[in-house]
Amino acid sequence: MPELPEVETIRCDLAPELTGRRIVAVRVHKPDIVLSPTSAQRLTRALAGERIVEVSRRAKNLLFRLDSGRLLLTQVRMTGRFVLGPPLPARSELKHVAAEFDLDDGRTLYYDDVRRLGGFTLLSEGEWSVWEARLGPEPLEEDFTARLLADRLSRSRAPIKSFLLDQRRIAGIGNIYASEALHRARVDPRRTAGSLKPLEVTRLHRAIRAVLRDALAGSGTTLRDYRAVNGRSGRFQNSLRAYGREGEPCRRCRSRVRRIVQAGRSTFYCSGCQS
DNA sequence: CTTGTACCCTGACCGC
DNA sequence: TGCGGTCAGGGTACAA
Repeated sequence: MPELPEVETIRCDLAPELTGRRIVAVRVHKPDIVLSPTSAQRLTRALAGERIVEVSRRAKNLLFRLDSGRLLLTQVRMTGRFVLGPPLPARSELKHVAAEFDLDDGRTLYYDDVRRLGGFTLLSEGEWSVWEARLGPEPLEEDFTARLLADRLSRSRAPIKSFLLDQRRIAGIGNIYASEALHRARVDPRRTAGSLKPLEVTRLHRAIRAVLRDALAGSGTTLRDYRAVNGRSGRFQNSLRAYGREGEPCRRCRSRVRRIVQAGRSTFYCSGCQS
């Protein structure tokens, strides 16, 4: 999905529009976006009449807190997007509507998802606690310190790139910002997490926070599918220094940016200054 | 326990 | 124009 900055951008767009609104009716067009144990029928029935009291985010999860105390959890993963209408959204934004939520102000929230890898589930407070317990710290929160990162790194023999993608260790980083953070920190993505020296850990800690903050300030990165609410693109794609730049010169040292595959996913890094 | 792989799904793109 | 292969920002179940 969209990673932390993109999901946070979606949250910022939706929160002022949805907070306090009551869901009048729900239509699920693609039942496979409703994650078990919730079913499309159960979701439809349970949400009708609920008021949204808060729109929040944890890692890459978008959370709608309902006045019954339950939470509607959403993951947009690779291609999910939200559109709020009327006016009736352009057809290009609604090619694969998986669900619609009618609101008490006459508007409708559309969830569109080409690949349908994203989805919804309904959780009780307790179920959410169990879910959240599996997630690592939020990298932009104050409690994510260099010391905390150092401690977690020291326990892992995984490549640092894979470590950054593991949501149980740090929550919210995905494939783009993992490469970007390592480039900023000048750390080779093939290094073992536990092998980073104190100075490198400090650089990586700063780099993670800086790249996520900058991306958030740019409303995220739009490479192909990601859109904020109502079709807005992000702007951070113009600031990428490693991701997607295979064969191009590094902006820092002019060496070629390389692409390798780690755990089945592309990693981009500079063969010159990341070592 | 940890780490890596296959899979879910569709569409865009490339080379033939 | 069509066809097959590859790839895509994620997460999970399962294997080693």
